[in-house]
Amino acid sequence: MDYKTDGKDILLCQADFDLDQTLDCGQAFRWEKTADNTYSGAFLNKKLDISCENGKDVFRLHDTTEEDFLSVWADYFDLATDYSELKKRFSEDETLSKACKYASGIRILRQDSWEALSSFIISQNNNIPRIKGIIGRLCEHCGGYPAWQELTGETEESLAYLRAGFRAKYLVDAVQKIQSGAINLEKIRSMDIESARKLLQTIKGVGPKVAECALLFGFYRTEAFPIDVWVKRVMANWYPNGLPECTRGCEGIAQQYLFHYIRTSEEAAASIK
DNA sequence: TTCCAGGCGTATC
DNA sequence: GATACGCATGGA
Repeated sequence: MDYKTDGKDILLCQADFDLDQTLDCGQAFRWEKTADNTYSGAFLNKKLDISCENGKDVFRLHDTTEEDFLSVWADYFDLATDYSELKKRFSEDETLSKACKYASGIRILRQDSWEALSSFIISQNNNIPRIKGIIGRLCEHCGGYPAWQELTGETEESLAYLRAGFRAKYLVDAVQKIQSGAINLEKIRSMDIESARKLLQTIKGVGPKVAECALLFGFYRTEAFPIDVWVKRVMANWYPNGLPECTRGCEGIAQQYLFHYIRTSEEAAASIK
C-alpha cells in the first residue's frame, strides 16, 4: 500500500479507484458529494472526508490517523484486492471488457453487515435517490447509522418518520429475528453461502436479491450475484446462457461493473433492446 | 395521469 | 414451480 501521513491527513496513492464510481454507484447510500472530487461519509461510527487530489490516483483521507487508515479504511475500500488483475480476467469477455473500461475505478466496499442488510431491505422496489432519503432520515434521527440493538422496540408505526412505506415492517422483522437469536450475523460470516442465503431469506422482505446484496456488500461474498431489474436486462441482452467462466468466484464484482455500465452508459443503452 | 424504482409476500393454478 | 398482482412513496 502506497501512502504517507503528515500527522493530520493520510495521502494515499491508489490505482483503480474513482470516488464517483465507487461511492455513488448504488452499493452504499450515505456518501455525499460535498465538492468536486470530495465525498463525506462514514463506516460504522467513524466519519470520513475523502478527496481526490489530482483527478486521478492520489487521495486525501482528511483528519485520519495511520491506525484508523490501516485498521478501518484500508479494509473498507478493499485496498488489498488487485482490481487491475480482476479487470484483466473479466476482459476476456467482450461486454465485461467494455464495462470495466467504462468505469475502471469501481471497487467493492466492505460494508457493515447490518447496514448492508437493512439498507438493501429498504432498497426493494425503490429508486436510489429515495433510498438515500430514507437512510438519511434514519441516520439523522439516530445520530449516525443505528446498530440493530438501537432499533429493538421500534414498530412499523414508530418508524413512520422514515416514510419507508411497506418496508418498515420488514426492518422491524429483521431486528426481531436478530434480537431473538434466530439470525446471528457473525455466524453468517462463516456459513457456506447456500445456508447463508436460506437463513437471510427467513427475514420478511428478504428475498433472493436482497440476500445477495447483503452477502456481497455486507459479508464480502464475492460470488454472490444480485439480480435486480438492471442486471435482468444485462442477462437478457448479453448473457442469455449465463455468466462467462472468467467471472467465477467473483460474480458479484463483475456484477457491479455491469450494473453501473447498463444503468449509466449511453453506449450500453444504445446496444440493448 | 400513469409509469417506474438495486423486490417480495400472497394467492392461485 | 410458475405466474399475476398489490404494495408505500415520490420523481419523471
